[in-house]
Amino acid sequence: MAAGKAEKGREDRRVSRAQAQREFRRRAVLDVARRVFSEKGYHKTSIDDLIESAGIARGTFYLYFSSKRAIFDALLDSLLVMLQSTVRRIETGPDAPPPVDQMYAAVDRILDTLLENRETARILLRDAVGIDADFDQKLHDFYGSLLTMIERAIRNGQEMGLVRPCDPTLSAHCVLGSLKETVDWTGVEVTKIIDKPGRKKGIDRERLRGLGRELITFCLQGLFKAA
Amino acid sequence: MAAGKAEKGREDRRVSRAQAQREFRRRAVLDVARRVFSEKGYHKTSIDDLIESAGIARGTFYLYFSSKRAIFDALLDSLLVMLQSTVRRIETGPDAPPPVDQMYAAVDRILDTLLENRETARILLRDAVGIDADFDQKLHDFYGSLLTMIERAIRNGQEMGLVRPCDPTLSAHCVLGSLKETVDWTGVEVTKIIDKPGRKKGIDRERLRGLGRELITFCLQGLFKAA
Amino acid sequence: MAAGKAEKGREDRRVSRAQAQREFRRRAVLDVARRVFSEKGYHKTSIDDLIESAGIARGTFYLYFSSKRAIFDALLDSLLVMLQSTVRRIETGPDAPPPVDQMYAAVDRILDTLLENRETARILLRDAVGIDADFDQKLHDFYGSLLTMIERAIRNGQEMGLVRPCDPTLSAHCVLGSLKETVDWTGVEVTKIIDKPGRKKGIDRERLRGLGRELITFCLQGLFKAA
Amino acid sequence: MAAGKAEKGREDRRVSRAQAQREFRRRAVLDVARRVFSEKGYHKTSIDDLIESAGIARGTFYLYFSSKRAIFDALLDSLLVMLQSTVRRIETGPDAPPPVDQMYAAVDRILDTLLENRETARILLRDAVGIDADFDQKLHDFYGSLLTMIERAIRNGQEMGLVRPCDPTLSAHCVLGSLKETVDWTGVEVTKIIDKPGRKKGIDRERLRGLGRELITFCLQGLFKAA
DNA sequence: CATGAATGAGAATTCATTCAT
DNA sequence: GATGAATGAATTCTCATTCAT
Repeated sequence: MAAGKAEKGREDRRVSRAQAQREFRRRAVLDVARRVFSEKGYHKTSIDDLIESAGIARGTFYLYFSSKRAIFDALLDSLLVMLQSTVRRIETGPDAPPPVDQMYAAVDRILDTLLENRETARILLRDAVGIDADFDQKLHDFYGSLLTMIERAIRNGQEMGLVRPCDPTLSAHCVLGSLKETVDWTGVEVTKIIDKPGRKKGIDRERLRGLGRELITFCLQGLFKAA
Repeated sequence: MAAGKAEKGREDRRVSRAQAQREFRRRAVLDVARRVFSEKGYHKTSIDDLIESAGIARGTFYLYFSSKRAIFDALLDSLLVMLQSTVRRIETGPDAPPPVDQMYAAVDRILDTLLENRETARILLRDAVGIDADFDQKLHDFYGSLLTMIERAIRNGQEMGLVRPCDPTLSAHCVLGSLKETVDWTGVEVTKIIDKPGRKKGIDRERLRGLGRELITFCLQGLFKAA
Repeated sequence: MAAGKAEKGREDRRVSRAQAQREFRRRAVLDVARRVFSEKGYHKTSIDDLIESAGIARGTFYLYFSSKRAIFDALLDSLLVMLQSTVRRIETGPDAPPPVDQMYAAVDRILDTLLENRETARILLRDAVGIDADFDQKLHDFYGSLLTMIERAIRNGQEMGLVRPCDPTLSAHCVLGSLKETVDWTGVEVTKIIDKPGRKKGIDRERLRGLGRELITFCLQGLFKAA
Repeated sequence: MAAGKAEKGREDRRVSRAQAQREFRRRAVLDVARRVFSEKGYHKTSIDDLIESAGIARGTFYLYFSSKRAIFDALLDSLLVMLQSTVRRIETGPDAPPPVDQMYAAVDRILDTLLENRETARILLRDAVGIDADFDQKLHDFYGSLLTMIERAIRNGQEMGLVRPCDPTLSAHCVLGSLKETVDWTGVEVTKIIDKPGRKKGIDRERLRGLGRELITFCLQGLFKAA
């Protein structure tokens, strides 16, 4: 009541430390959930699995997440948001960098993001469909926006005479499919290679850059007019 | 016990008619399950949904299939077998038709098969992962054999100087990804267009052929050396 | 398919026997639930208690009732309906029997009904409030209709010069309260007396009639003008 | 340890201030609990509801009350004690005031007490049954003592020739029932009327006196010999 | 063969209470 | 004293599978 500045400050610090603590715990649970979900899949993962792996009590879980669905959501949302922002950064202005360079950069960024979030990406690709109607819609929207973006780029390219005549929608799907499959593959297979003890979860960016180049080349040479 | 030939024959006929009857029922249930699974997804489909749609009793279901998992298996196995055989028919012999022609033909056949089994294909693409370890292995093997095949074709093409230098594994994944995404898209989006009353589930082969050409072109022009 | 009349008939019989069986089981569960609820109260009764007492499996319970709330509902609804119809039978027509006689008869019927359903009545009086908003509303409506009826009777009596000047609403509450308390008392205390082995759940109608007379006399002599 | 008189005194003062503080807090929580319980009912009220409304921490609650059950107990106990003392004050001595006058006064006091504790009374009437065996016993005892008292009064009245021949036990239940129902009704319905902003929780004693008179008249004219 | 009532292991979620800070 | 994060027993409900008729 009669608290002076000092008291207020101390209280604030206490509160913010508690908040930090809370965020820390929440993240710890999220990290565990990410691992477990990516290993067992959403449906075969029970709350029991989660709390056992996290070493917390049943009730504690619900202190941080309102439901199994909610933690799954939290997991994927963060990735989707990251990807959206990654993708959005493609500029279409007049004095923007050459589109091709931007594509390379964009794919690099996307692959970086996905590879840095390999487990979540795997969950996204393998488990996210069929959770429930809301989530399906969210995914549909996400992929839809991606496809729209790619398709628009293709149409632009066609207008600029850079891209050969083709069905832009189908081609966009091919690009997306190539990307998805590459990610799934790298996320699973590459992981086996690069996640070795000693390597400390570091990602082989060298190799990744190479794969990115290849992926883009695969797509572009199908879209570009033959020289 | 004391059955004469005639009796035996009659019994055989009875047995075989019973067998045919059994097969007929089984198929009917499979057909229903295919539809329901493709509409609701594996996890959201209950045995109740299945038997209600099929108009059979709970116990009857288990006369034909040993479990929910088993009918799902049966559904996808038939498609996988079909696809395997479709794909296998690519000849690599000395006096086989030109490889490019074969590719076109193969993709045509694959797309035909997949589109004729749109519902199952959709299940395969959306629900098949995460059922259980055995199934995951089966899928892994299936896609693995597909990838191996594509990769081998790419390597062959490289040796023959038809395919530009590239990472054959990654490229194979791109091809597979393009194929998957195209099928998923056509399975969902195109279905809305072509499954109209009056059209009676006929498939628009014309359009399909076009999409197949586009898909192949997308892939090939990424693989071929620029002319 | 090619079933003749006989077959049809047999099937019908089978179906109706199954239905009867089902109804029989359902009733058995209801009977058990009535007993358990009346002994332990709604909140302290778990589904576990119910199924253990009924000697059925957890799933079986949900075959007959969709929820704990639902079986409680079923229990009380039947009583409420019974009471409503019992009460409704009071005629107010021109050449109906004298109102006083009808009152006696009505109270007799109500007490009979309640005493024959002692356990349910006890549940109604002790547990029904606070289950949920819907149920509270249902109870409120039920008692409301009862009160309205009593109040109307009082007003009529006043107009006919039979009932002394008084606040009809408060008086109606007193009548209802007297009735409730009597039922609660008889339901609990009397039960101890009359439910003895050997007596076979028979109800001491003699005593009951006496209590009914007393109750009515209590109320009426408070409402009648002093002679 | 080595505390002198002065120190002791100061400490005492400190202690007693702390005690007062404690009592103050405790009362504040009780007040909140009374309101919440009366609004939502015992079972639908969670500790969360209580501490949130009281603006205290979870642990703090348990510093003042050992359990949810305990605070409920405390709430009702105070009312029960109040009522007991209110009722007890009926004198049966030789030169006591005329019994009828005492009844009027007693009912007035009871109604005053109950109406002044409308919320608690409502809890008593609606939620108190079915909490647990101990509490049921306590209630049973309370109402039992009330009934005994009423019954004794009736018997006295009969001996004095004031009360008509009747079953004293049943009649006592009717009196109690009338009282309960009146209180429940006034607690709910009247509250809507008299708890208006501006009136500041004042109770319409005028109207209340009227209801008391009516209630007594209802009961007495049923008990008195017809004039 | 066909049936569908019965089963019970499991799943998610709640909430009164405790205890380290 | 005060706090609120942590706890875990208890509870309701689901649903794939079995089995007597």
